[in-house]
Amino acid sequence: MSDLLERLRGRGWRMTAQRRVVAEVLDGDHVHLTADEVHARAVAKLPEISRATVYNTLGEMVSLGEVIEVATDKRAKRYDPNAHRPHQHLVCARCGAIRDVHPSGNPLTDLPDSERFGFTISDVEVTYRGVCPSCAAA
Amino acid sequence: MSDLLERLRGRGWRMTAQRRVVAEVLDGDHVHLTADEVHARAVAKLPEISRATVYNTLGEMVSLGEVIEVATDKRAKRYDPNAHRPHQHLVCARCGAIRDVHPSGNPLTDLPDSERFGFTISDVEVTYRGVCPSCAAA
DNA sequence: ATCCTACAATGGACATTGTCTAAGTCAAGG
DNA sequence: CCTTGACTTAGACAATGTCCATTGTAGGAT
Repeated sequence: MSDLLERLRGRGWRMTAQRRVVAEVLDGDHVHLTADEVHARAVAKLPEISRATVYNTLGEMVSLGEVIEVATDKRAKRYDPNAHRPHQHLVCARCGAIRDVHPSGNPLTDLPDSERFGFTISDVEVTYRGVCPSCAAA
Repeated sequence: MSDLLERLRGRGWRMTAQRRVVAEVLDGDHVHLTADEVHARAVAKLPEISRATVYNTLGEMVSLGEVIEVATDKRAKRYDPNAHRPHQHLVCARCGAIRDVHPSGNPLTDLPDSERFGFTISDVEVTYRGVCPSCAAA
């Protein structure tokens, strides 16, 4: 299923081989790749694609709201195509494995008005950190 | 107010002019500087301090648990000396202003066992994003 | 079917952030 | 006040991201 591709096409996006490949790489619900990982996989399908194009395309997908930029990794941004359902992330502090998780309750409502300092809050990003079973066993 | 400095000294840290300056720059409860900002301010007090020393010193403070590394900014890591009281961050999407906030409830308990995938969770980082009053007015 | 044109892709330079190393310097105990 | 091991330094290097001038092309117009 190329949901992402379909949604992008539906928005009147000009479709090119490069954009198609990037969308294909990102397809799926539990993918959290860095820009360079996306580039590496894209090159496997379309050898002449340039790094700049991958960065541009990812940036555009984020602007369109079809892909989420996550900061679970303090080094590089990661791109998550699971934009249609709110979720948070659970990260292994040792190996970096990432899982999508769904906390009970809405974190947004946990912030009382007195703690909002007049901000108009639109979004919340939650990252749980711990050690995954594989790393704990090792 | 030089709590941070005192705590570090109490841990048997070898005290040097450079470490003192970095601690002074970080002093306070609502400071969220990037490594380069810390370096810039440190240079103002001690012109010959090197970038590597600032990075090393910040890293050591984080290891000692006296300073927290936060990923509110997707570009550079920020360093938060307010390590003694749990808190989260509220970030303006336009100007980047950062406030410490204290959500009601403990975000850790919001994650049901069924959503933990066997991970041993030790920490949670929450970043609220929105627009601050100044930026909303402009 | 072909042509136009605005938008997209390219690649390489540049910018930012962070890490490493070899050599020099210094805090603090003896 | 000497010694020593930890600390600092400068600068090279690495990783990630951005920019720009040039070239290519998707898709509507003819």
